[in-house]
Amino acid sequence: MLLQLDFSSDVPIYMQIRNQILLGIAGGKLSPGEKLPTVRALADEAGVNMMTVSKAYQLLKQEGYIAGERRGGAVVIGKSGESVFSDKMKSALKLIISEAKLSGISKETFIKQVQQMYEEGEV
Amino acid sequence: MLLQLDFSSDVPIYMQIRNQILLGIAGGKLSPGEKLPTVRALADEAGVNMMTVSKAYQLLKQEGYIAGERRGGAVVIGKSGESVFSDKMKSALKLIISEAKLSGISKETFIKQVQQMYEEGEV
DNA sequence: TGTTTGTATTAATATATATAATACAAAAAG
DNA sequence: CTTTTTGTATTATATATATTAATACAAACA
Repeated sequence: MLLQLDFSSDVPIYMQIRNQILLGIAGGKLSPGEKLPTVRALADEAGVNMMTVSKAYQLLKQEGYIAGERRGGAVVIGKSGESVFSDKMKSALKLIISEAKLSGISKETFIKQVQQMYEEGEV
Repeated sequence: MLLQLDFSSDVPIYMQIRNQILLGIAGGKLSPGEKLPTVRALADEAGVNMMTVSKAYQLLKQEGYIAGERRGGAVVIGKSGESVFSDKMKSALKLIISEAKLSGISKETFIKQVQQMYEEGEV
């Protein structure tokens, strides 16, 4: 699990870790059942505090993307949801679409990009 | 311009204002050439500080969505970009798509949602 | 002239983020 | 059983951001 952290970003480090693990799962780089590093190991590797990684793991557990084990890191779960758009997802998507529209990106171009990204990283 | 602010949200107020104006423009509720309220008027209406609205306006100006006038609020601009996906847009889109995939939302369902949102609010 | 406007500054406060040090119960390893 | 590892919690500290408040000021308008 290689993390690329940007310490000058406005996105908190724990959120960057959470996002990259989520992307790793969705992209197939992290498979269901696979064990994640311990918080201490990942913290050392990334050069951040133990609690920062712990916070990311707790968030991922709360969201259902990984399962906590009392020992030995955490385990990746496959699909978690019920095939439903959450309000959070809808509002985030709506915002991106609005920005795209105002950037002059056509519906067709936008959908092509979505298709490509969705298919990317399939096993 | 009716603003719906959530003061308990983790999204800063100035960003909520920025987002809602952006959504208003993309959705056709705010037309190019239309004048936005003065920072003081909008601040009073929303119950926030003058500088918070000013910060939102400055951000929107910097992004090219509105144009500043030395007096009398600001003016809505139409399309601003060059029909190109920014890196920021791409990473945000990729994150949403990943979340959708892990929620069990199919590519077809996702694209239908995108289409609907893109067409929504057309004049 | 007098008022309105966007912006700037300063100060104060609150919250969030991250680190550091320490602690502790649970689980694994020996 | 003893030791070590692990995830989590606590406390303290430092830093950054967000928001409000009060004030100021030049530019534009009436």
